Amino acid sequence: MIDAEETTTARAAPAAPGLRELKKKQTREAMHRAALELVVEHGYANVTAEMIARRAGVSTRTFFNHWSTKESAILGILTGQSDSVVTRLVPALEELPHREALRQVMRDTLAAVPSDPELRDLKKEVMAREPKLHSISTGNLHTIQNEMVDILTGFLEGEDARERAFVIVQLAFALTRSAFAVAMARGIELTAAFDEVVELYDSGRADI
Amino acid sequence: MIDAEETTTARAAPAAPGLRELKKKQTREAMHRAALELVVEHGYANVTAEMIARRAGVSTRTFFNHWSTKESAILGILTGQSDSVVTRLVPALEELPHREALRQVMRDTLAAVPSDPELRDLKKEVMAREPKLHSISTGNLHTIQNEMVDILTGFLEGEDARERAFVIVQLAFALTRSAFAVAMARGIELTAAFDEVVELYDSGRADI
DNA sequence: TGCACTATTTCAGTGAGTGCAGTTTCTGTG
DNA sequence: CACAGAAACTGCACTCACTGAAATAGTGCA
Repeated sequence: MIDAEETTTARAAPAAPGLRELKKKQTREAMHRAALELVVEHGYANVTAEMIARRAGVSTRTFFNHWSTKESAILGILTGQSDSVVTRLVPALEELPHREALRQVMRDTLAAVPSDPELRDLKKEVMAREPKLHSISTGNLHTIQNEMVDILTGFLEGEDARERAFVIVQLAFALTRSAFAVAMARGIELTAAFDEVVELYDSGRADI
Repeated sequence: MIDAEETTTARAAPAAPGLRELKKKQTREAMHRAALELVVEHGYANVTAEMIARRAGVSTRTFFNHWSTKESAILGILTGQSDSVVTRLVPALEELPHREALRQVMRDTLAAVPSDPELRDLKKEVMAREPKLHSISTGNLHTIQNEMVDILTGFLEGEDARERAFVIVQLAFALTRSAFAVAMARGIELTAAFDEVVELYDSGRADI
């Protein structure tokens, strides 16, 4: 909610990022990088939010204005970024089978997560050092998941629509989480990782 | 680790539960019930661990000796209970295809979670009141998930064994999480909910 | 230059979860 | 029944993630 995409008075093409935007972006990158570095240096458990903030040159409060969680700063998942998932889901469901709609929305969302090539090696190190980060915690995704279930339920038929929706969303997030882990571990793009995971899933080689 | 199953000097048939065991069980039930009641009364966010402990008549410290998380007390997931998942996985994988092995182990684990019929209505109320609890957070499951991935990787072949294992485990947990939510929302047994979810999954009606 | 808007900061606070040291409560044994 | 050893329970002090409110600084624009 905090970090909703600015409209910069125009709807598309944000031609002039503006000094403000630029600074914000820099600050974020600084925090993200600091988080990664510190985890490599000291290990996840020994890194505090304050340490990250300090290294990035901001106050602790500012840190939490950008990232809703210590973990999210490491993963680079911005607060509010996920709003778009929900917004995009309705139109997608209107013109595609739910299977494709969900996949597309999740993929697009991953595409929107900025991924600095410079940080890839750092991320690999993080993943090598911290198995705890392999599976991203559900954390603040609760809200989105529930909203997605609500929306999807409306598009499904039958008595058990809600349950089906719930399971589907859970599975979708399982794939997304996997994509995150794979992307970080291998240093590849999130979307590429997502495609790979989906391919594994579809081929039945990751069957359950 | 704390709450590993006691052997009571004999291997099978725990004939004499003993006073100690009994009290422990009672205390746990009291905490679990208190947690549920308080959430219904005040909402998840407004319930503190201290409140639960106080109502159950134990110290806060004792509360955290039994439950690793406030959330786990509400859900009734005991600390250390999950060790058995890992223990059971190896033998299961040795005699079954991994698909069946994983399903069986997850199901058995759910079967081991005590579910008091008295609490079912309470749980329904909790689920109705708290959408946040619909999807159980990954929380302290990190460790188990990673161990499961390690084990499963050993049983798979090919270059991408680890990735496949990772996706499979993620999916397995997605189903398990769903089962939890369904069980609480509908007031049915965890295993029944699990079977139902798996049925949805297998039938392709919860496809993704 | 001055005004509106927003990011940042400072401050004070809540509450989860942990380690430790000490005490109580049970259980098996002689 | 007494007693030693093991669990479980407790109190305490502490760390740290995260939040709300109010003050402040920095930008973009007229």
